[in-house]
Amino acid sequence: MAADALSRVFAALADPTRRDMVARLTLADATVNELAAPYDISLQAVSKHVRVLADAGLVTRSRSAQRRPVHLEAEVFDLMTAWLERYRRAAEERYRRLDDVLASLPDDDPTPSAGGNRP
Amino acid sequence: MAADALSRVFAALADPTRRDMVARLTLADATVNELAAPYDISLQAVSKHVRVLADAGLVTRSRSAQRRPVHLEAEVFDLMTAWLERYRRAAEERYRRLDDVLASLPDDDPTPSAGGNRP
DNA sequence: GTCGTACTCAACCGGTTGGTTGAGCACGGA
DNA sequence: TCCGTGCTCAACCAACCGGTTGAGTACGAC
Repeated sequence: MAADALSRVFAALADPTRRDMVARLTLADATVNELAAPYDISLQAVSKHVRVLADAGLVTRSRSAQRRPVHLEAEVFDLMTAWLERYRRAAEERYRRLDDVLASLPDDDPTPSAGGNRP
Repeated sequence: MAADALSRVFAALADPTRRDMVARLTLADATVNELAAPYDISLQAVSKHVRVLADAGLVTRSRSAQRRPVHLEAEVFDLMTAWLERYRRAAEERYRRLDDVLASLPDDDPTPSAGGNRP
């Protein structure tokens, strides 16, 4: 099971509907009803999606009257950014090291598909 | 279904075993056998994990003799970073803007949801 | 050829997920 | 006090996921 925090966050964002919700929540807090409006699924399904986001720490709930507005939490993004940045940098460094190796070789590299061109 | 690229990437990284594989692949390419070594699961299961990573575009395969080394691709990290950074920044900006709003708002009713839009 | 190594494909299994419907709770307003 | 609105809980279902085992393929070595 995806017990750890990072797994829950990644899993939560693996669903396009939930990513769309997150995108809209960056603009303003919203109720479950408001969140549900654009989608062709039941309110209960939306409620479940919100719960997944909340369990991942991506959003928090409050209560004002009958409404329970959903609020996006920015902090969890930092967690992901930290993980991503760490390995992205490592991967790129390794890639750069490969350039060194290739540069020291006599032949050239006529395959643009594999590498892309990283200046 | 999670057909789009971003969903596949997030889903692939939602598994701690696969994240660990990615972490180790930042150090060096590895074969399926090498990748499988630390884990207490079958080789076939590891092979499946590698396939998920490959389908997400996180790794590529090649063939040298019987070996099919797995190579980490850095480009997909850029895709995630772009998504993340976009919404992280938006969320933080909104947080900052909240101060402004609270300072300037007297009173307001911006959500007439009960009255009009219930299809 | 035959063998060993390094995988992959296929079928299966239990648990999780995304969706449904129906019932029920919490709260404010008439 | 009852009603309507907003939301959640519970049960169910089909599909998917991570794992297994067993068989099969690709390739180099002998």
